[in-house]
Amino acid sequence: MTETQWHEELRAKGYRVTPQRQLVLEAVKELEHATPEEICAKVRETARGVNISTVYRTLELLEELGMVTHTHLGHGAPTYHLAAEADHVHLVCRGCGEVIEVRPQMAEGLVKALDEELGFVTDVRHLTVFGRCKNCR
Amino acid sequence: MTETQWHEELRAKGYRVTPQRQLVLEAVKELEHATPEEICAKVRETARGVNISTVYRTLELLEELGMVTHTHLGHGAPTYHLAAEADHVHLVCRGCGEVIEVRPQMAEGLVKALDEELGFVTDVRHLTVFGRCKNCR
DNA sequence: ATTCTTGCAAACAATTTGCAAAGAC
DNA sequence: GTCTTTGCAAATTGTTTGCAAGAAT
Repeated sequence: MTETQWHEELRAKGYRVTPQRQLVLEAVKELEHATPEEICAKVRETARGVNISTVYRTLELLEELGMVTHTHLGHGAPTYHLAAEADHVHLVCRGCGEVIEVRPQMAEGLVKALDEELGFVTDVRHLTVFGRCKNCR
Repeated sequence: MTETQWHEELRAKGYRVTPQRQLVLEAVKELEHATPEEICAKVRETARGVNISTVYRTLELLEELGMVTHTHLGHGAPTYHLAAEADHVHLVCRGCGEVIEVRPQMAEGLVKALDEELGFVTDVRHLTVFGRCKNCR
């Protein structure tokens, strides 16, 4: 999606294009897997301050527009990333905390089995697998 | 694990057997997938009050002893259940919120692939799959 | 000019911590 | 009697909300 495209999508839905919204989207783009707090910090370091509640409201909006998604990578705050780059399954290592991204096809069997046996449609892009990585097993 | 077995395990590690600890474990046993808050409420309805911070501390202890585990079934508080009964994968429907338990073998392919390709050992019992159930798809 | 958006402070929810009193051993 | 555990209140962390001032259209 181009710069102009989403500006128009915003306007089309009666939303406005504001510096804050652009900055938050930029930060999500650059950081990958960032928490609201981290996004807020990032925006603050580059430009004029953006309030944390604006970050939350903006992320909610961007998610509604389908531009970003979030995942729960553990206990604390959720992490956000661009929807366009979200096509992967997350592995979280309980040992070192590392987050690994793997292609969604890894879960093909699971997805198929759940669909066939239960009619359950899996949202693979939101899947987080906990365990231990090669170095920590 | 029998009543006496875990009493001795507690003592062996220098911990004490208290009514609160027994009550919390009882509640986890009965409730299944309960949040700390729900466990606290359950204990309060049957017996003398137990403070919420004691519930947190006890759950931490029981988890350390390997008697209970927790899962994140969504945004809010985590849910706890007996480790002995935790041998299943959780499905959470985004439509109706229902939580379905399925046998861990459903994820066999994923687990095997992650192990063989990355040396990643999956904790299947902590796996939660988000999506839409038969009725909400 | 109108209507949406922001910042701020306060409310809220989930969890943790310090410490004195109570309880287990 | 000693050392752990509890209760309580206060501190922390993550998130939401009300509302007046400010900005986009």
